[in-house]
Amino acid sequence: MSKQQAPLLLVDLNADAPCCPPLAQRRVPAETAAVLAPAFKALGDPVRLQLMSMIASAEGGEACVCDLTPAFDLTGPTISHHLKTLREAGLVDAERRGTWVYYRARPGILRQLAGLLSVEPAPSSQA
Amino acid sequence: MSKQQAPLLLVDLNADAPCCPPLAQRRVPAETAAVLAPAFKALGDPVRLQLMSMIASAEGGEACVCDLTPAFDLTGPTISHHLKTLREAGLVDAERRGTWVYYRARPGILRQLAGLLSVEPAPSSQA
DNA sequence: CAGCTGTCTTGACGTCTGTCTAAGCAGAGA
DNA sequence: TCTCTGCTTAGACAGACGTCAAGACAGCTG
Repeated sequence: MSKQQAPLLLVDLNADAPCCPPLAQRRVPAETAAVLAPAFKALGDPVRLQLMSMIASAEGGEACVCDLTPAFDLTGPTISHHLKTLREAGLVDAERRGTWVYYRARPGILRQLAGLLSVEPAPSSQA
Repeated sequence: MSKQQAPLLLVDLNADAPCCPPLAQRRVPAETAAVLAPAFKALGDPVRLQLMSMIASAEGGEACVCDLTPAFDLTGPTISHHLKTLREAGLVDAERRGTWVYYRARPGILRQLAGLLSVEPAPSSQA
């Protein structure tokens, strides 16, 4: 597969800045929904949600597949398939280093998703 | 019983308070993932993401099916099916009032999902 | 009561998803 | 070079999902 072309209509998944007002504040346009829904979909599986968490909370911000696989009662290819889904959703990045492959979370899109779901539009309260 | 040491095994989707530390802060347990993943899955469809936004951002906090349906190129039953999915995921509530049915967002679970995805929890470590 | 309107349920159908086994590719080490 | 380990890809299959058409149900209006 060649490198995917940026299919981003309104949302730049690579940006670190929040892109959209909260769900509850303004109606999400169809284009934005089409771009962000796959990310939610990718998190819509318990295995992938745990994988995402294990990667994002790992020491040094990255996790080796060799550490992820034994945490589940699933075969290696199945874990690899889920990681590919997370990768294609833009939620993680993969890098091969020697024999092992390391995955790293992309905080930008996580922030965007969280911002979209946030109910408190302007947390002006004291921190 | 206030929350003490075993908070994360079961998640109360009806609670208004945040339930879980962010994804990136602590590894999500399998039980929590099993409970929250369906909510993300429900948001993983562009139509449902827009429906959710239309309901949550509607005047008075509720939206009539008669207003939701014509916004899409889909048949009534299909919209109804998506609304049922959102309802079963705990994201919205439905209420029949006379001829029409009104849907209302549940901010509690939205807050929980947003909290789970939040990347900047509180940089000031407390312990 | 009869008729009409609005919404939900049922049943069906094609597609997508999650999982596996088997095979292929990339590095490290002897 | 050959071999071993780690990860991904390919192919297959059961089950779930998204969609629609048809019918059922609830409530309003004569």
